[in-house]
Formats: sequence, C-alpha cells, structure tokens
Amino acid sequence: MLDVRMIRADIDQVKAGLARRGQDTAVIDEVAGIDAELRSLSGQRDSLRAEVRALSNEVGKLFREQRQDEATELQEQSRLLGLEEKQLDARAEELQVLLRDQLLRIPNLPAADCPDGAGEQDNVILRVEQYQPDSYVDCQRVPHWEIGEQLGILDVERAVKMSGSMFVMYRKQGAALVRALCQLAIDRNVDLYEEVRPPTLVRTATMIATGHLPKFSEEAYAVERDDLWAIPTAEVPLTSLGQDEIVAEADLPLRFCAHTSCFRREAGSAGKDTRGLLRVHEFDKVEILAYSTPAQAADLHAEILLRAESLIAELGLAYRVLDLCAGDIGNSAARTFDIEVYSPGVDQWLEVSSVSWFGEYQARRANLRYKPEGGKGTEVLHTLNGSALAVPRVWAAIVETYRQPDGSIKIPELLLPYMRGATAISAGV
RNA sequence: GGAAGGAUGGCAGAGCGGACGAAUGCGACGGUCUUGAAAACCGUUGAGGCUUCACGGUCUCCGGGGGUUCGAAUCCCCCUCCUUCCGCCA
Repeated sequence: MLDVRMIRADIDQVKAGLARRGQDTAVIDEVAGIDAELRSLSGQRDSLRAEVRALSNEVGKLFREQRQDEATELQEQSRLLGLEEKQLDARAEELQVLLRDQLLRIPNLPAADCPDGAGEQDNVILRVEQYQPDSYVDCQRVPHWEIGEQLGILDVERAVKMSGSMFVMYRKQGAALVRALCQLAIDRNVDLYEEVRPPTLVRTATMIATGHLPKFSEEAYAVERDDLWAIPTAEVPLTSLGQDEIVAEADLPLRFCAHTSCFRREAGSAGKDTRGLLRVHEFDKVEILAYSTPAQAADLHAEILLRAESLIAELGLAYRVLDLCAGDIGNSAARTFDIEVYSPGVDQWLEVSSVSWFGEYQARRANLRYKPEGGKGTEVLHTLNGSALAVPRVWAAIVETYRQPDGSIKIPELLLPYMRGATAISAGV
C-alpha cells in the first residue's frame, strides 16, 4: 500500500511510477480527492467532538453542584451537537473505507533502478550460467513426465483422478527427492534464517498484507465456510509474522525461512505449460524472507538472490538471472530478480525463484514497524523475499539434466546425504 | 461441541457511568550520590491521525464490532480469542 502522504506530497512522482508499470493513473487523482475531502471532514468532526466533550464535563460538574437546570440546558445543547457530529462521522467513515479500498488496489511503485519495459520480452538477462546448449545428449532430451512414468517416480494419472488436472503425485525415490530438496534448502539457510513452520490456511487480512488480496482473489484457493485462504507461498504467513509489532532497529534485519505447501488456482493460465510439473496447483517450496531497515534492503536483496542462485548452481543446473522490467514485476514488488533454470527435456527456461524487494508496500499493509535507534516515533520497515527452492520445476530440471544413457538418474552430489544412501534412481526401486 | 471464567500500557494489575490515556508495582531510560557498581532518591517512559515554521492544539485507540447516554474502560447486544473443566481426536 502506498503512503497517502506521498500521494499528497508528490502526486506527479507517484503517477510517473505507475505509468512505468503501464498502469492507468486516474485512480491517483481520485484518491487525492477523497483524501482531501476526508481530511477537511474529519477536522470538522474532531472539533465538534471536542465541544461535546467539554460540554459533557461541564454537565457533570453542574450536577455535582446540584445546579440541575443549567445542567439540563447544556445537556440539550450537547445532544444537538452530537447529532451533527454523527452525520459528519458517518460520511467520514464512508470516505475512509473508500480510500483504503482504492489504496489496497494500487500496485507498488517500481524502484528507480528497475529497468523500463512493458512486459516479459523487456526483462534484462543479467547472466546465463552453466548453460552449454551443445552439451546435451539424447538421453537428456526426454521430458520429465515421461522419465517419471518410466521410473515410477511421478504419477500424474492417479493424482488427477483424486484431485483433478494440474495435481501431481510423487512416488518412491521421486517422493524422497521432494523431501531431499526441501531439507537441503532449509539446511543451507538456517545459519542466518530462522526456520519457521507456519499455518498454510490464513485469514483474509493475512492475504491482504502481502498484496495477494483484494486484487487477485481468483488466483487463490478459498475455504469459504471458515473464511480462510490456502497460501500461495510462505511469503504470506511470514510477512504477517510480525503483524502490528514494533521491533528495535538493533534487531533488524530479521530473517526467516519456511518450507510449506503452496496452492495456486492458476486461473487464466488454462492450457499453458500444463504438462507434467511445469505448472501445478499444489507444490512444496522453501521461502526465505527478511524484515529490514530501508538502508539494509539493498544488501539483503543481493544476499537472498545469492542464496537462491548458489543453490541452483551447486545442484549443477543451467540457469539464468533476469532483472524484471517495470512492466513485468509483481503487484507488490519494487524490484525483482528471477532465476530461471534450463530444463533440457522440455527445452525451456523455467522460473524457479523470484527474489523481490517490496519496500514499505507490504509492511504498511501488515503494520510492521521499527523504532529507529536514537530517533523518536516509529518507521515502517521493508520486506524482501525469494524462493530458496521451489520443488516441481527443480525436480523436473534435475531429472532431465541428470538422466543417464541407461535411463537412470544420477543423484546430484548435494542431495546424496538426503537420499538414504542411494546414488541413482532407477526403475523398480 | 458443552459449561464456567476472563481479555486494560513492555509486563503484572486496579478502575465497574463524570475531570481516566487510565492508580499502583515491576521493568526500561535519564539524573543525583559513589573510585566504580549496587542500593536509595528525583525525573521520564504507549501507538497513531489532523493541524502548526515551531511552542502547542485537537481527535482516535482499555480484544473487535454495534447500541444506550449530555458523557462509556465502566451499562446492554453480537463476535473473536484465551484459561479451566467435560466430550471428541492425530
């Protein structure tokens, strides 16, 4: 959520930022108008309230002094003022709700150094690593859903029977590989990042805090009877972990990591990348997230990217890093780097991590604040996060990349300690 | 799911219709004293909105929402959460 005071102070800058996203800026004028009216109205209301309070105190005093007549007279006066105040208050209330509604739907402003661009095609490729297009051999050019079926480690058919399309089931060593990846990702980050196992069903307010609601309700699974939502990422509970709290500047940054299931309806992406593990409704992911001061944010952004990137690199996968342009960053983000892994069997670059800096946008929604050292008052802090590891696509890339001529899959070295002593996955095991 | 009790500042805890943003204690911070520290003593100590160059003024917040009243932390209604007991349960 943007700060209304920023809109008040520098409306042109706000509009310019939204324009970089390709967004209509008319809302901003609307918001500024509502804000102005609200302020004038609540000012009037407050002075009426002050009068009512003063009169009421007077009434009390008069009653104690047994001056009934004078008291009754003031009572009546105060009652009439109260009526007026009620009207103003009702209108102010309406405006306030309207203002918040509007503000919640306005996306974050892109960071100054976020590249210009209208969409995906304008993203900047920062680097491509460990990718040698000519190095892949025939046995690696088989899509993971075929490999998974051959080896009995991926069972899409039965998962679809149980839950519908775009649900999958891992079996045998395939299931073990899922757990191994999660465990590995957690273990690599607990040196600095506190491990958390949060709820996967959360309230509406919790989804609003990260920016997943109110705009993107179609993307999330809702458990309507209980007014709960299935989280699309651990970013949701982790961002609300410090909701309404005020932390000391000395305690920042706070770092968290969490392994959770993630649920996405993928509405509007029907027919796109639906084979195998490319796009699924439910998957496992390890997320890392930080709360920081504005000054720490840039370093943390780099830190999170490095952690996500080095894990993919050490798993021996080919990947590239993108600097997303203003037209392609997510609603809540100010700057985002994507990591895409190359999967030889499907011959595609698959997004496996989005590392974002959100500035105050989410923190203002979740009411996350800190007390500046030596300063007075409180400041809104910054949030950042990234996937340390998202299972399905990494699973797919590993299975395709590490496939041997005999059809077995060699287990990457990093995962060996997590695979019960196995060094390869072959049929029947 | 049933019954009873509860929710007040960083914590503990009073207040149960009038001057209450709220006694008191603890904690924290600053000071006096001390070679230093402790103790003692003095002082400060919630968050936020609007307004002001500033001093200040003013409003909101006693779990959340609604109501009664000239006036609500205090009375009434609804909800949520917590504790204890019973039931059920991985």
